[in-house]
Amino acid sequence: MAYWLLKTEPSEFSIDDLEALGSKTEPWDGIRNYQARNIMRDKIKVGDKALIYHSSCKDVGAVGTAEVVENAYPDPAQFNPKSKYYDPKSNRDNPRWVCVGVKFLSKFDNIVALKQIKSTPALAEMVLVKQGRLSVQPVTAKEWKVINQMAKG
DNA sequence: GCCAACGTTGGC
DNA sequence: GCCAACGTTGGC
Repeated sequence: MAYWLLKTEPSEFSIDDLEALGSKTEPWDGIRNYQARNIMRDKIKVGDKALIYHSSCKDVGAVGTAEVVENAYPDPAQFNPKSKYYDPKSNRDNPRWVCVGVKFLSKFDNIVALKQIKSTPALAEMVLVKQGRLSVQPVTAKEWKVINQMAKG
């Protein structure tokens, strides 16, 4: 069982939207970055857990957790010309992009802000701190524990 | 809205 | 295969 961090823009899809789905599966689609794609395709497995992270918004940080309930499969949005995630260079015989399915686990009592993460020595090695622009990234068991502890306030 | 970091594209 | 131009991400 492994841990991950999934970024989302709350104006597009927030932890509240995920919570509202209850135990329903949400396809984590629209990832259009090869590094992130490879992690989803090769590493993320059913039963893994993920921090949900709000980016590009007022309160940037980790806001809750989700569980992986579906392994990687072709992201349907890449084939839909109406979708903003449409990719004309992809095709069904050889799909370029994948997504995984997740479901809501928890919403944090307190958001663990990026600022706090950056000022916590135990979290200094997080990919989030070292490489800001990756939207799907690994989290160690230690980092997972520390952040969940901080979330309780 | 600005801009730094960095990934992708395309000419050669 | 190099690298400049360009586009996107994402914090501030």
